[in-house]
Amino acid sequence: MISQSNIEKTDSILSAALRLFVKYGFHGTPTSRIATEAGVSNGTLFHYFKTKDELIVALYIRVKEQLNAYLAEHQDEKDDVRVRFRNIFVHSINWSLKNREEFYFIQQFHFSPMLALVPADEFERQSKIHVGLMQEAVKQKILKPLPIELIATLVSSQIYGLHQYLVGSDLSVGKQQKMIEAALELTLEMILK
Amino acid sequence: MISQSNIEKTDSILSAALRLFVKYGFHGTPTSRIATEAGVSNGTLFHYFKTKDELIVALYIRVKEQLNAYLAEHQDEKDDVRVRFRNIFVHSINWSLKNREEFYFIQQFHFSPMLALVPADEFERQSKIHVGLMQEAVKQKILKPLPIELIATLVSSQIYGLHQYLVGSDLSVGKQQKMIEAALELTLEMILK
DNA sequence: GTCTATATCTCGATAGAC
DNA sequence: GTCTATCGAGATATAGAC
Repeated sequence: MISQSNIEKTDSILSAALRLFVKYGFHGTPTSRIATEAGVSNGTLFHYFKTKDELIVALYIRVKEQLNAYLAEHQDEKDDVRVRFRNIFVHSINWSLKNREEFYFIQQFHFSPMLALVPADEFERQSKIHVGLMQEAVKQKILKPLPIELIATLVSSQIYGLHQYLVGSDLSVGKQQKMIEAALELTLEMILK
Repeated sequence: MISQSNIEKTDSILSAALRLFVKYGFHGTPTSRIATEAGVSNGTLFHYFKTKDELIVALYIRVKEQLNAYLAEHQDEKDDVRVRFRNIFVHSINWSLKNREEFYFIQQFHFSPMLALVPADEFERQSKIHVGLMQEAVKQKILKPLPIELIATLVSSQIYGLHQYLVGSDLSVGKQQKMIEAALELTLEMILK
């Protein structure tokens, strides 16, 4: 039995799709090509995903779940808020560097009409880790007096920006860690009283 | 003579394309629809743009030129570097709010395979204003000791993040200006010694 | 569940009259 | 330069045998 299980099949379809979408865009990637590279037939692909759009959205949800699972692993609610903040920041960047295609795909998806196809409650589910931390920080009154949505958005942007810089410049692992620490300090100074 | 001149025609083609791309994506927008909404025939569209890709890239270059022209208007090299920095930041945000489709399109384009089709020297042309300011800031040694590429990227990210927040929340013009000022201060603190 | 074969459609791009 | 008409390619999605 070399043949794949069902889960493995949807997995290899989504993995192939991810690789191709990042390289050629949603448009430039025919479902037939996804099927071929996943090692299944065209008909099988449409057995697991009713439409191409459904496949794209499912991929987005899966990628976000992977990111959130990674962050949850490195998050302990018993830690000090500053430590928890640091962990989210640093591990978000680490994940983004270890999973560049996935991270690119998230942004590609965000700036596409596909975003409107995601069920509303999915976004809530995804942001639990961040919301929890923000609420705790508000409770402890350690944030500057600004809307928390603004603070959250600016922190996200810092992560995107830092990621972009690190991918563009080709630093050694050591220098990279120094830069991450430096950017983290800037970010903390920016949002903390 | 109600008929349009050539320039007006490429203009209305690009304007229609912008509106449609933002709404339906590059994929979801047929050239036929662009032509119809621009008030020209399909054949005419392909007279002015050899391919659809060429049209998309031309639109990107035009939009970036509009942004840069706007920033150049509000930039005076005789001003103090901090003032110039402030002007770029504030007017970038102002432009992004007055030209939301254009600003969205820039980001949509950046996260698409189309980015690779832009001639390399085009990016240099586009970044002259920012590079000039950064060089002056380096010369005057007012920046924190970090790679200037990192600083530039983080500042851009702040602008994207602030834009996203302002578009999402529905503030009065007055509150909006307060937020812009606040974010500018955070950004300055972040990068200046 | 998986495959092959194919229906159906739409799109980008061209040809050629005016 | 602009239009109408259309070609040919390639896309999504389905049908039906196994």
